Amino acid sequence: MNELLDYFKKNIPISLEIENKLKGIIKEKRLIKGETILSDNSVKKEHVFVVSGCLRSFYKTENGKEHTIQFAIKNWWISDYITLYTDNKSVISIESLTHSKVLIIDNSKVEKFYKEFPQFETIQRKNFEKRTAALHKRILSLLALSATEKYNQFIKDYTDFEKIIPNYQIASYLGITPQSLSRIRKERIKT
Amino acid sequence: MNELLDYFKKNIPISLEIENKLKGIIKEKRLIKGETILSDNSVKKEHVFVVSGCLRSFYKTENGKEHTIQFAIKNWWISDYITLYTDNKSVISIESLTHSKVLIIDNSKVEKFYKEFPQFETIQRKNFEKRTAALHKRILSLLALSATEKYNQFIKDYTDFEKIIPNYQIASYLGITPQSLSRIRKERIKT
DNA sequence: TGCAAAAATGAACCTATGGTAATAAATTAA
DNA sequence: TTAATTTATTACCATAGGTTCATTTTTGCA
Repeated sequence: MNELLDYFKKNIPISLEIENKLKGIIKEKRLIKGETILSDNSVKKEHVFVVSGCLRSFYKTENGKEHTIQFAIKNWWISDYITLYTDNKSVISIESLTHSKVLIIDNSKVEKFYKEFPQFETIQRKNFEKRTAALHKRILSLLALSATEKYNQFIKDYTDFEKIIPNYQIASYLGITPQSLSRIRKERIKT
Repeated sequence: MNELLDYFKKNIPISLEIENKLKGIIKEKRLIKGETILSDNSVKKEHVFVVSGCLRSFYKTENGKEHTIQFAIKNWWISDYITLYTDNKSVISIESLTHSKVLIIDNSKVEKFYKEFPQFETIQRKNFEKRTAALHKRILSLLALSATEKYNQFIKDYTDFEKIIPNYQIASYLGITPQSLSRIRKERIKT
């Protein structure tokens, strides 16, 4: 809870009034490794803020293949953004890769909050700006880079938590098979 | 100009004051086919609104390969979102695929506008929501779909202007070669 | 209208990455 | 600590899609 307040306080002053209102709409949740919050076919429109630990969102195809959309650690937001922002039914799951603590906020509450305290809408708008740039970069990598190049970039961009994440999930984030990633890792060691 | 006003009026009432302020910050520009607005290495932080015609943004590698990030027609926004929202120097170009008319707004002016008229920040926030969902969908397609599946989806999603866009650019949007796309198109006709 | 340039297709060949399966290593649970 | 389970590696074959280069078709403009 305080982690999120600190997160906001980096941007704007938080009055006691706001603080209390925020506390009223936030659900705190502890997750064990492997636990799933939002899962496939749910229709919950929720924002998830990571206080500690590491989570990921992914899509699972009919034939069981997983495709990782996002990883998130401390102070990151993660959600099923397709369900959150469209009327599509959910195809995304979010699972915890470690013990972790998250804060969950219902989107309808968020909407009201924007109206009441427009300064939060500004924070959110700026977040969107950063994320939009990041998503465009991701698309560019997926379009333009080879498997090896994508992996190198991943290592560079995610140094912080690359070690926490199992390789098969990194592979699924890069759009390659675990076997392929293993091959690449072998080559890297050589040189 | 009026096209953009109409676009906004779908969401909020536009007073004469706002209308005039808007007119003050918008540059109108006509483009001929093949003309480039934002190009590689520019540092302009600009929003582009398409009034008529069709544009695309793309990244060109050192060895001359193009990777299309986005297409845009009437009433769409297009920009180099990486330059716009980070401090990275631009690697993206935006070119016009047809004769077209666009409105260009400097990002610094947009920022001021949000402050002065918060209702525009709300519009923008909602735009971001829709776009975020779309970008996530795009990433999912790139991760999970075969070349053929991506093409089928493209045809479905972009029926409106699929015909305007040359196949080699569609290929570069899907992350495949023109030859590959040609192969796929041949197969489609069969069945 | 006709010709140059651009785009699309086609065919032959190649390679990066996928699929499968078996083994080994590491992690978890009991 | 050991057994069970999950993850990573390896090897070998298969294939989707890339590469190259030639040909046809379309487009644009003089």
